[in-house]
Amino acid sequence: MRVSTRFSDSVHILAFIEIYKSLKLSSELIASSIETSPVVVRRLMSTLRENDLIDTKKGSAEPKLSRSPREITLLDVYLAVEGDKQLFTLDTNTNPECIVGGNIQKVLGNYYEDAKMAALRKFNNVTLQDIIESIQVEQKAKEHHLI
Amino acid sequence: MRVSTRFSDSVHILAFIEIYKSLKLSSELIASSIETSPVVVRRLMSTLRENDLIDTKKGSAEPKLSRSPREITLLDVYLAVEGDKQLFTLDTNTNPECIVGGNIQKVLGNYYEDAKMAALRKFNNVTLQDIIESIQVEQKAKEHHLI
DNA sequence: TTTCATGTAACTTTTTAAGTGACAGGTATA
DNA sequence: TATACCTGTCACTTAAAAAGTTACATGAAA
Repeated sequence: MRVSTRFSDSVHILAFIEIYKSLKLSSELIASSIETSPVVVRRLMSTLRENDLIDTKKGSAEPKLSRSPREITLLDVYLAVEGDKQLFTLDTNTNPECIVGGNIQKVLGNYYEDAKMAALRKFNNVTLQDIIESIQVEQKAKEHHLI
Repeated sequence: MRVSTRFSDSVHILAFIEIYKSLKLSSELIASSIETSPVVVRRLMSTLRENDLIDTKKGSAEPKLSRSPREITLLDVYLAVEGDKQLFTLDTNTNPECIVGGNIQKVLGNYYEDAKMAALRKFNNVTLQDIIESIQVEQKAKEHHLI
């Protein structure tokens, strides 16, 4: 299938909302930064709203973060848009009559879960504030090189 | 897209080869355990062979592990079949003229890399031997419950 | 009251991997 | 040594998930 960029794009939306909170934040403007369509942005924002990460008002282009960027982690965003989707994919159709086919799902699934948890713990230690500050540092570094 | 089960299926193949090494290991037999087609198995086995995890002989149904199952880790298998594919997907098409769009790929990419490394370190600590023993334990537990 | 936005539904396109059919060439054994 | 079987690989089809698109009812605001 096509690869999902929902996680990346959602972080993008949240950072954009915070950094440009003084502007009129229409889905069209946000979409122009992500280079996607306004509908895709609105769909992602619906998910973010359902997960209490942003507040929006129908008909009005003024989305706001539901809480401080210091209190939103990458894990919050990941769970909002990817839910409990498995990160490493098990083949769930193996032959139960075979010793390997009949047991590998449970066995591998446990190791997959360990690995996924290790990754998600990393995300739990990164806040939206970290992302925003890193973006700003990168931007300044970029501008510095131009001089 | 369709979700990739190559990693799972490759571990399955390796465990199967080791557990049933006394049998004639045709791609058809292995495929019956994975419940897929022999061509899919042969394709995966080609990749495993290219990455020095198994030895095969054209025309002859006797694949062998290239080294002891204690010396093959889940990471070896993952890297063989997934290569350096990103685990969390960046949106690589964002607006470079925007502060967010122009810097988020690098910033998020770094955090994604940290999370991926944390997961892959877990896989580096699990051997094919661990998988095989876990499968056998699960099987015995299953049989025990039947009595 | 007109203009602009959101929220959402329905549909199409894109992408990636699995599945399928075919076949040249190697293996092995009756 | 003929025959049956198997691998390795190619080309093509199908399946599934998400992005992209079109459309529109409804709300906001000047």
